[in-house]
Amino acid sequence: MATISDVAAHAGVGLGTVSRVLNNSPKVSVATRARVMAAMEILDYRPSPLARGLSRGRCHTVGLLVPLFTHASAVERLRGVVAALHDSPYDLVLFDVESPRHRDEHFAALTKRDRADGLLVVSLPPPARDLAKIVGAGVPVVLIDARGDGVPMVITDDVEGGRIATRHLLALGHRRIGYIGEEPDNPFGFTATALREQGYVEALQEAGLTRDGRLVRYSRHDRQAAQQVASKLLALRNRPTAIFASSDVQATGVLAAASAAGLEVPGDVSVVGFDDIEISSYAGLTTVRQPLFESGRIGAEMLLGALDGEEEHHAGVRQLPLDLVVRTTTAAPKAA
Amino acid sequence: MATISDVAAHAGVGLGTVSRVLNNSPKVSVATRARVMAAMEILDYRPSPLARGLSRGRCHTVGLLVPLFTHASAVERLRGVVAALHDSPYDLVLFDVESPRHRDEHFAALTKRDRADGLLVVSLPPPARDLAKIVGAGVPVVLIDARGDGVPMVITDDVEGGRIATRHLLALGHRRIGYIGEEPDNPFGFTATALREQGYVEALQEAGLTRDGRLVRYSRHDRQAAQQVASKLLALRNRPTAIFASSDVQATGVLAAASAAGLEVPGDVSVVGFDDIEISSYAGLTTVRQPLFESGRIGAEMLLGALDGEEEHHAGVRQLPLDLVVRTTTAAPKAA
DNA sequence: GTGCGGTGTGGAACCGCTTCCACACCGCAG
DNA sequence: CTGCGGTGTGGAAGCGGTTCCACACCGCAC
Repeated sequence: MATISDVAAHAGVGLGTVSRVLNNSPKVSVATRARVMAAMEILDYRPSPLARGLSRGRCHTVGLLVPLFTHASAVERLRGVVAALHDSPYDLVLFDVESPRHRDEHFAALTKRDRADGLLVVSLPPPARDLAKIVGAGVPVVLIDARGDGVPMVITDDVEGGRIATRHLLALGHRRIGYIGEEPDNPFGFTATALREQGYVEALQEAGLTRDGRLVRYSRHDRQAAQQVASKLLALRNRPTAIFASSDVQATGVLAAASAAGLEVPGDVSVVGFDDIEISSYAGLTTVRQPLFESGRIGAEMLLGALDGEEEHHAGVRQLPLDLVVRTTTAAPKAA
Repeated sequence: MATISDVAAHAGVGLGTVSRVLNNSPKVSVATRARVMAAMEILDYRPSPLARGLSRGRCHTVGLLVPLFTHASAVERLRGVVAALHDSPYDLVLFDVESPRHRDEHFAALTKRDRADGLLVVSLPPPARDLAKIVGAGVPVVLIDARGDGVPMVITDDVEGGRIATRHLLALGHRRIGYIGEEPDNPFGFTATALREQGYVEALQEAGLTRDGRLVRYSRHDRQAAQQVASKLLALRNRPTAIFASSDVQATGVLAAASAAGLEVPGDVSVVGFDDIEISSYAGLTTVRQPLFESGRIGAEMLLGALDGEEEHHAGVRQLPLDLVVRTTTAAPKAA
């Protein structure tokens, strides 16, 4: 493989000049530049990103930290990130986080611009100390669907989302409304599910109702687990007439449970989800839509801005809207 | 940030020794090793991957080339890759390919071990010249769902898959079987869809039938496009009693078209897909299952093996099985 | 003719690591 | 006591770029 000095020799110039051509420095005469470019062409020269990175102290790479890459919502966000990075000179390195230990390792390793020039963190609240260290090291960070002190983030109002879903059911006339979410305590410190539950409770209270512990259940974030839990809910003597699931994946579990129990949706039970992943439109699921793809795209753009403008990069917070998408899984309860 | 010579100074040893400790060289006395490790600990030292990469000529990174990252099947393969790379020391860099020009740029840039030590290519038949160049440069390549000369690959028998789907419909008694695939000519040179069509035709011939051009339609690989095309097929005076779609995404479009036309599935029309993506089990779609996740995992493992064993790495071909998964979208045709 | 600022250019130093060669020091055989 | 192989160790050279300083050369004003 040709190196910069091969090119220099071939063009009959010094290496500094070749480097200047590479970096579009204005202080190279037209004639020289042409000679150098010709030499590059002939030798099929490509600069080494590694060497360039080492000497410049940046590696034209953006790191993406995603927990539980198996979630459909994470994938949709990833797509947005990929789209935004597409025309940028940055490569995307994927760090999958499966456990808190994993997360800590990655955060520790990313405190230098050596592995990534900037960091995108999805859904993962970074431990404050790690975050401070990374920011202190001058590595720009943008959080997507997570909160942290003093860093830009792309978020939604999960409490409001919970309210939106629940108010919709209330407006249809439901009074016994179940909730299925994820365990509020979790090793990563995810908060979305707890906040959505809070919104659910608040909306109930607005309507003069109180949270009924028997109607609130937790399950892992997958269809099977949600189905199991939902089955129990639907088997209650006085079963809810509607269920709000804190994610679409879980909502599909509720649909499966209803179907298994011989219940009609929305005739016997209404179901609302959260996210609006691809599967939801297919299933006709009423849901609270959050702009997943957009969140990734916008987060990546914010990071690029920070990487570019450098200094003028301050902690902006971008809140994305939530919308109720009414499809065919919600209706007024049957007259009892 | 601490460098190797900071550590050396702190431990009172030479840099060579620190490097030897880093690389687990046996020729370091126990006492010295302990002193060095202590110094690293105190200084919170982390070696620079960039510098290490530059000096060793490898960058502990695996590149993944994925076209049209929007496809569900590509994502599922990506998951397999991520899983396999998880315990390896390699980082994953994602290269999204949106156009042939893009593809060529990436291939050209990847001919050095400078950007990636090894390459995973998904569904993208590499131009022979580029491939030869990369292999010639000593960069191991594994193709997933694509074929190329002299490189290891993970593939399935798409022709057989087409036969499986079609035979299933024939066995149920269907005689007028439509096919919806993607345009056989495409800028990337994808072959899967054409091969599946070939299997479809072969199976028809086995049954003494011939391909009827009016029953064969092409659409883009998305639900809406497939739905449009399927609608036309279903509007034929003598419409097919079954449709084989060359991907599940398109099959869901067929289901939508049937529903829009007021036709029952499988009563009025049977539908078979291909892939078995997540949505398919949800939709109850009968389909030809290919192990997507596994293909990614196995491909990545093959690459790791090649990266590891280096020399003994020769072109193995791993063919993954296809299975018919019968769900609820296929049945015998109504007696006319 | 001399002095001066500006413009291109060459190349050394450096980024942080690996690798290899040189060498000090050891015990042991002759 | 000398010579010799083996074991740890130090540090220079090199990986392929960037950056900065020095400098040659130019035209121009004086």
